[in-house]
Amino acid sequence: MVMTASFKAQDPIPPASTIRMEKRPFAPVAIPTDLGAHGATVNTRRGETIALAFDGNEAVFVVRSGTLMLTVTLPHGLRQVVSLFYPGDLFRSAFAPSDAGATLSVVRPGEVLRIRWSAFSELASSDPETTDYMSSAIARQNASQAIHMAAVGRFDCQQRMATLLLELALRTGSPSSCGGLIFDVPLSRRDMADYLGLNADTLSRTMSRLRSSGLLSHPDRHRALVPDIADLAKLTPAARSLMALHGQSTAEISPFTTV
Amino acid sequence: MVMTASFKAQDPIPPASTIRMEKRPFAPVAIPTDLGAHGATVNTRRGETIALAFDGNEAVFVVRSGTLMLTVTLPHGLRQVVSLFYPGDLFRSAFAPSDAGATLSVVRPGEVLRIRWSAFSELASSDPETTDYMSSAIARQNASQAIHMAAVGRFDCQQRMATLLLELALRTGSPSSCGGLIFDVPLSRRDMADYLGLNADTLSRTMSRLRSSGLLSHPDRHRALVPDIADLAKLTPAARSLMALHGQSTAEISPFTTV
DNA sequence: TAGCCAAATTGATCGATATCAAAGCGCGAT
DNA sequence: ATCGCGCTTTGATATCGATCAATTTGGCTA
Repeated sequence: MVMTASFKAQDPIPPASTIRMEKRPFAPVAIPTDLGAHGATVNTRRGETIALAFDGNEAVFVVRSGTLMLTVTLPHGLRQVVSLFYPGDLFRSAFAPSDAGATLSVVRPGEVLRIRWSAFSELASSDPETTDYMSSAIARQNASQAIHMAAVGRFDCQQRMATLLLELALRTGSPSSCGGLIFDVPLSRRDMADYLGLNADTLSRTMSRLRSSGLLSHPDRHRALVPDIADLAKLTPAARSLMALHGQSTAEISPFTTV
Repeated sequence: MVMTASFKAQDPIPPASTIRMEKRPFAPVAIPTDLGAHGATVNTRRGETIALAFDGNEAVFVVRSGTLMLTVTLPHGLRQVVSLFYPGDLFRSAFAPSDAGATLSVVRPGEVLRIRWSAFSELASSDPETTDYMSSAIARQNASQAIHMAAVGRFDCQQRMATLLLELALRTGSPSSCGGLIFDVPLSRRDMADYLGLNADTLSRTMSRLRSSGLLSHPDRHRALVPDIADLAKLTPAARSLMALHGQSTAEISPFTTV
C-alpha cells in the first residue's frame, strides 16, 4: 500500500537538536566462517597491487587481516587515497570509479578473501549470514567514509593528523607494556598525506609537532606509541564518531572531552 | 575449496599502465516498479529535513525525483555535505555516522520512497530485481563518492567548482533553446561550499570568475546555463570519470580533451 | 662495513584561500 | 509598494599550508 506519509516537515533550517541521529552503535557482524569456500584466500604482501578484476570478472574482496587502500589518480598526478580497508571490511571492484586510475593495494600484509562477484551475490541472496555481513559492512564503511569526508573537507592539518592516528589506534592498537597504546602506522608519509588531502612536507611537520609536544612517539618509523589516547582524541572533532564506529567501548578510552 | 591464488604481485610502485581499471560503464539498473508497495511515497519540500529513523526503525530512502543531501556537523560548527542523492539513488539510515550530527535534507523537491529497513532487506533477499537494484545503486554511489573525495582532497577551488557544475549538468541538465545546457543549481552557496570543502566567499568569487569568462551564466539564482559543456569539462580532472558515472554517452558531450 | 637510493625531515618563501567587513540584491511579509 | 532580513557579492587583509631546496635518516645490497 502506498501512503503519502506525514514526514517530519520542518523549517528550512531546523534547530540542531532535531537533526541529530540517536546514538546507534555499529554492532560488528562477523565475516561468515564458510565464506572462504567460495573464493580464494590470498596472502598479501606490503606494497602489492591487487588486480580489481580477474579473468574479466568483477570481484569482492574481504579483508581477514592486514590493511588495504583504495587510491585514485586523476590527470596531473592528483592522487587521493579514498579509503582504508581493515579486517572485516569488504570491497567490490565496482566501488572503484572508472577512468580514475583506481588501484587497490596492500599497506599492511595479511589475508584477503577474493570471491567472484557473481558467486558472492548469489551467496548473498541465499545465505542470510552473508547478507547480514554484507549489509552491515557496507553501512559501517559508508559511515566511516562520511567522517573521512568531513575531515578532509573541513579539518585543519593537525585535526586531520589526529583523526588518522586515532583511527589507526582504534583499529589496530594494543596496550603497550609501558602504558599507552601502540600501533602500526603502515602507510608512508606520502600515503598518509594523500589520504588526508595534505602535502607530505606539511604532514611531516605536523607530526613532528605532535611528537615534540609529547602526544606521540615513534619507536620506529612504522610504529607509533600514544601515551594518552584521550589527549589525542581531544585534538579531533571526530573523536566521538570514530569511537562509535571503530569500536572499543568508549569506557576503555574515556574519560575525555570531545572538542 | 580454498586456494591460495596467484595474485598479480607487483613491485611496490607498479607502472601506471598496469594499475588502471579497464573502462567499466555503470549501466544504470532501474528502480523496481513495485518497490512503492513496500513503503511510503513522500513528496519532499525544499529545505525539509528527513528524519533518518521513524518509530525507532531504520529506513531506506529511494530517490524517485528531486535531490537529497547528506550533511554532517561536527563540533565547532564544522559542516560537510557528504553526498548528494539524485533520482535512482538509495540511502540507508545506517550509512550516516553516529555522533556526527548527520541529517538528510531536501535540496530539490521531488518524490522519495521510504521503506523500513527490515522490509527492504527482506525484499532484497527474495526479489532479484531489488537485489540487483540495490547492489548497482550502492556501487555507483560509492564510485561517485570516490571522485568527490578526490575533488575535495586534491582539487583547487576552480576545479572543484567545475566538478560540481559538471555533475549537476550531467545529472539534471537539459538542452537549452539557445544552445548549451541548462540546469538547476538547487544548493545555496553555503551548501555548495560545504559540499566542496570551501569557504562560501571564495566559492562566490570563483563562480563570478567563471561567469565573467563566459563559461557560465545565471538566468536566475538557482539556475545555470552552460553554453559549452566541453569547456567546463576541460576545467576538471574528473571529467572523464564523471561522464562514465553520471551517464550521457560521451558522444553527446565530446569532443573535449581531458586535462 | 661502505655505499647507494628512496623516504623523511626541516627551513625559507610564496601564494591560494580563509577571514573580516561592507555593500548590494532578492524575496517574502506587512 | 515598501520594508526588512538573509543570502550573495565584492574588497582588503591575514594566514595556513604548498612549494622549493637542502640535509638527514633509514634500509638494502654488494
